[in-house]
Amino acid sequence: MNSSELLEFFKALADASRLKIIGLLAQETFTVEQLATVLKLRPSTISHHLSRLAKVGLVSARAEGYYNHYRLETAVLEKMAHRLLSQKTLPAIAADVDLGAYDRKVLADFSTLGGRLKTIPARRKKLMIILRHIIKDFKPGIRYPEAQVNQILAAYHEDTATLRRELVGFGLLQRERGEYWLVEEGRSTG
Amino acid sequence: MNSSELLEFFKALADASRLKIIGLLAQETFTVEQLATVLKLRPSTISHHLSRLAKVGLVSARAEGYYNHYRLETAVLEKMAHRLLSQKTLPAIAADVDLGAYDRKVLADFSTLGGRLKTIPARRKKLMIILRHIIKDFKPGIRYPEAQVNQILAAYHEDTATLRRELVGFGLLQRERGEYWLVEEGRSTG
DNA sequence: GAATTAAATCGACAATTATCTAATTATTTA
DNA sequence: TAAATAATTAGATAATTGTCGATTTAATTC
Repeated sequence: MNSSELLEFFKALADASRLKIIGLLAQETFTVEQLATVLKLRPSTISHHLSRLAKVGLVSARAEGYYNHYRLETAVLEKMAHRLLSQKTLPAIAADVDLGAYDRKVLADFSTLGGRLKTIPARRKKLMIILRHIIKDFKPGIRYPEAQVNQILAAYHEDTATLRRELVGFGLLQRERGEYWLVEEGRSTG
Repeated sequence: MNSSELLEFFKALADASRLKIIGLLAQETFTVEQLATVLKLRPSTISHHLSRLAKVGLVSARAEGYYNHYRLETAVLEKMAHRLLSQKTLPAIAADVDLGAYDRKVLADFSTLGGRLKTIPARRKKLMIILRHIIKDFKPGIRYPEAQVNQILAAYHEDTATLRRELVGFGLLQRERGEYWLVEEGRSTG
């Protein structure tokens, strides 16, 4: 299931005339001329709508002389409804979306060209993004004395005390007896 | 379920940007700003899309400070998918459509102002409509001699023999020993 | 209290598309 | 074979709407 197929499917149903056509074809087959008369539209307009519906497989035609009897493909409609109910379909729509773009934007907004912080974000959500970036400078399994922590943080902002405190507060860094170390991923210290 | 509600629902989903929003919200909540960054659109555009989605109940917002955290209302989506699977939903869409319009048009096309037939339709589908109109002149339970049948049919067309034969052929009139009578509705003579 | 920020609203513009008329194709009737 | 009919296609127009920039509102930070 391509996400653009899904879009075309919804676009096919997102028109009052086409919805009425679907409703009529749900009851019996119709020719273009019949639909045109009943819906008070020109045959060419009906043809246009039917071709859009046919493109996504919702209707099909059976030729009989120069008549085209159109019928609703209920199986296609049902399959689509089931797809909507599936837990996998929706997230897949946004699979190609670059989720990291927001983090990069926040990082860029608060950073100078040299990679230092212009200010420390006030909003916790953005602060978290910044801190998760800074924490990459710390290696797992190593115990850092406070002086060394400050040295690392000074590369980002002069207010190393605030950065240090927030890193601990957000649960990214752990502290004991004046030493700091990286909290292992997936674990929380409570 | 109003049919215009159904239309609005499909229209809400019939846009690439809104589908992506739905896909993202299926994974976690997002703020307007986040969505704008990730989808590379202006916040005002995102606001517009979210309000359309909210109008049909597909998303809802939880205010937190001046942030609005939007979330997907999966229950609404599921309910709609189930509606689509229901046998009653689709025919109901076309409930207000005047199905008799086609019959009236065919009748009008082949009739003079005086109610006589200009020609006898060659197409069986249209002939059937004409015959079903003419048959109303026959009362149930009465046996008509051929002369009287011809007299009734002569009001429509001079070629009474053809009309008579087609009425029998289409199973509307029954014949035996030179007498004709109305075939009871719902019964077939094979 | 002043400045900042997220979100919503408004007005304008551009792109899409539903609908029509006219022309074309394919099939049937006379 | 010629005339008629159902359907499709092509071209044109009008309406809808997705997107943007600018403004406004509401909440937060300094």
